[in-house]
Amino acid sequence: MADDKPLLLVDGSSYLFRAFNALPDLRTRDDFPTGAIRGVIAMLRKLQADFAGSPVAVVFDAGGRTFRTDLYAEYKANRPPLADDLRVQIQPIFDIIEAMGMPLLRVPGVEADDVIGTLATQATRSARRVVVSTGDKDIAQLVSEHVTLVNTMTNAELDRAGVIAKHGVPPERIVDYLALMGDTSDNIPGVPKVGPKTAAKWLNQYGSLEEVIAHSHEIKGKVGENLRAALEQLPLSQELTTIRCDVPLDVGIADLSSRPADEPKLRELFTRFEFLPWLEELGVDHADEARATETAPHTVVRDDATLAEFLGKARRAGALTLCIHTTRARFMDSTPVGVALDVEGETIYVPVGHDYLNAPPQLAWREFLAAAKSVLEDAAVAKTGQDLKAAKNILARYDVSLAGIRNDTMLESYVLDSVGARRHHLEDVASKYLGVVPPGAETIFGKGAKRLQLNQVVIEPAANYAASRVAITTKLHSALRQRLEEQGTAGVYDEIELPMVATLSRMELRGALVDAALLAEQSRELAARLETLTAQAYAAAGEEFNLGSTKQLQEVLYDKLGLPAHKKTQKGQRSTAEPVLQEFAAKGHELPRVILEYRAVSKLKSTYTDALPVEINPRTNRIHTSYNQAVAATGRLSSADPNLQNIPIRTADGRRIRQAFVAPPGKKLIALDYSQIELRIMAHLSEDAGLLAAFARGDDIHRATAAEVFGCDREAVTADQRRSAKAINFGLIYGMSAFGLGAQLNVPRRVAREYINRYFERYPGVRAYMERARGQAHADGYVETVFGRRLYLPEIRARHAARRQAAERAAINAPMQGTAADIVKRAMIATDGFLRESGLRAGMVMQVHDELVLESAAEDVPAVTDGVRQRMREAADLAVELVVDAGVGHNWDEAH
DNA sequence: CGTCGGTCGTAC
DNA sequence: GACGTACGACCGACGT
Repeated sequence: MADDKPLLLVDGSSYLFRAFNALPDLRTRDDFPTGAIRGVIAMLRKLQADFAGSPVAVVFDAGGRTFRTDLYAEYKANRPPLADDLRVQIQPIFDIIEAMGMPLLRVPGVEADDVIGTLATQATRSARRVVVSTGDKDIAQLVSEHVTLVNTMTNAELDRAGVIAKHGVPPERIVDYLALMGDTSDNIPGVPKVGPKTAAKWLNQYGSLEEVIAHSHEIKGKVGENLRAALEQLPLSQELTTIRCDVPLDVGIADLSSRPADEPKLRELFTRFEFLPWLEELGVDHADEARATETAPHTVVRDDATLAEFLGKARRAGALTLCIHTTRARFMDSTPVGVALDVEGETIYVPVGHDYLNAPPQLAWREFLAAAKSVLEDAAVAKTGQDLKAAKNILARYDVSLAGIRNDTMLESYVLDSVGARRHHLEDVASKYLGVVPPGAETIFGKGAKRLQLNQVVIEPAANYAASRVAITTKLHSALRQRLEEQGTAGVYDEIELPMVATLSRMELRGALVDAALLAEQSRELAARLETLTAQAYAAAGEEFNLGSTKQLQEVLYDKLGLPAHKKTQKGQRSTAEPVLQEFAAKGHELPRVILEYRAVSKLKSTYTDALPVEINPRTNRIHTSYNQAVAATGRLSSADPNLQNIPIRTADGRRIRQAFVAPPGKKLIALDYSQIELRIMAHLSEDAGLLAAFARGDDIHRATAAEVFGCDREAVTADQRRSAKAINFGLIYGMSAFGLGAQLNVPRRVAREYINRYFERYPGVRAYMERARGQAHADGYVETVFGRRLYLPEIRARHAARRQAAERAAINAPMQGTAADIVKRAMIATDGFLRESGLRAGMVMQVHDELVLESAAEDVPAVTDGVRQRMREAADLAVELVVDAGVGHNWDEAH
């Protein structure tokens, strides 16, 4: 055993509780809870990697009575009994740790801390370094020259100086410190009103608990009285919090080396608990591979005749499952490599583009299309597949119009549960609903920089891979369709998601025309401005640094210039975010002002004016974004490669980017957007009389809200009041708190609370709706849109308060955002149908959540505008009118 | 040299 | 901890 490696001692019990409370309530298909198992094992895997080669012990409480309960019957007596969901996860954790080969210790009569203390003391005697991994602050008392702590969840490491920095007292005073504070979770009495600050102050003032007790008469006020009243029980508290370092153990440090992992056992356990990524890491079992091959016998087709015969079967069956494999994900610059087809359980793979050295002859892609075009375009042959939009897109590029699009397993999974499955890739969905893991891409492509493209993979394994997946897709569809019908959400799939496939495909293929020269000119201007700003920033800072580095900026702002770091980021870093810099700038500081402008300009350049031209397809001069239909939890679309849903609009500089989205000669862009769609949906869902009336009158809704909240006439509302009302309205949609609104409006929380109270007084139906949404989420575990789309909120019953509250906010927001998404999708489907039937020379080019952008022949603009507006308005029949604003222009900015 | 988490910023 | 849903650029740590 290498003595230079530290001994790693893991406080399993502390991680068990933290994992259970803090992590999402994950479950297997058969509803077995696995969140705590995954949390603890993930932590151990990380430690195993971080401390490879170190001797290690994973220590858990053994349960039952301990010397502490003997000493003090009330010790931990206020703990609720272990939740069933946690209890059942404990043995599996032990099993997995065993299978990982890590030494596991549970010693009756003492707690995990005492075992760790004893082992740490033994190691220290032999001058070995010790790292204790724990989430529990009590163990800080063990820290010494040789012993450090590491919190694996936050990655924070504590040595002696760290303990002093964190708790304000050195390790040898931690026991005194804990005794003074007490511990409600362990039911250890402390001194009332004494928390970490006071305890540390006293200990630093008097030196130790004994001295604090001796000087207790000197301490004034209520806390002094409390201290004197608690004097008698302090020694007991001290004893309870002291970790024993002399527990008799039947193992020594020499016994603590890891054994090799028991891989078959691990595979079994990871399969049982559905830990797919870890399972994949173990590599695909040969038995599994054989099974996959067995269940998907297939033929590699290389000739027209065999292909024609197979396609005849598809035509007779009226059904075909297909998967087209291409070189790249982006349909506009990818080429087909092979096609997997499945008809009633018979599977073929048609290689068309394997081009490795000495690849055998294959059908050409054109030959495949010539043979398959009529079946692919036959609406009477129902098509099944995983992401059929991708198939339709690639086929459309070769003048084949995929028809009969019926069953898309990606979308079926998305409608069933948009969030429960993290992604809706075939691997995830098949494993979730069939318990089958199709061969993953990694198994044949490898991973990392050296991974292959499918065209570089030898045909036989590629065929096996593709055939297994297409066969699984067929089976998967049956399972998913049945579940959709059981769940009652088949309508959302049939009437919204499925027709969207063709509509979106046409929109993506059409693309948006972009003026590259205009963007290039803007890039040049922005570059010049950045140069000036950089010089100004260096001058203001008194040194040169990377303005794009938050880390370096932190050092300059807070260490060098000494600005007060009030706001911290999620990970405890001193924030340099926009509101923080804004505040510094308002106080007259030069550097923050320059950085703000630098950030704004560099954002425009790097994210838009530099990036967008690269995305322009040279053949079409257009940008062909990809709308992802199975990403957003609420039912919205998202746009990527590039994202066209976050093109700037707020600032004049930003709007110049919109000016580069243009109509070709003889055409115009029409932008139509729903006015206040989410607030209208809120009015519909809440049936609040005041809100409904305001919309019925056609009021400016923010002005109307301001009049109600500030108690004045609508005509008397000031610009500032309207701005506040707007923030309130948006905040409500997002489930905002008084804290959040206060921060947004820069008013005290108490004032924000007052605004919210008055809002709810004036619009009581809204409050009632929000209560209903929360109630439904708690009762059913999901909420619904007006059209029946479901959104599951597994964390609505989380014990972790912040997570639960986040789920409650989502419960309020999702029906509004989701209904808006449904309405826009319905409008798009209707618009697409209308334009195709009318013969008008127009088509949609972009969707930005509540806005549709169309390209139209100039002379058709009035008819298109009227027709599309009508489809948009009729997309839902709510208790309020839907209002659609429209604009026309040569470019997107003008059309607003 | 690639990957990934953290931070920030854009949209609705 | 505190405002919902996305995508993506950049930095810097880390692993190959």
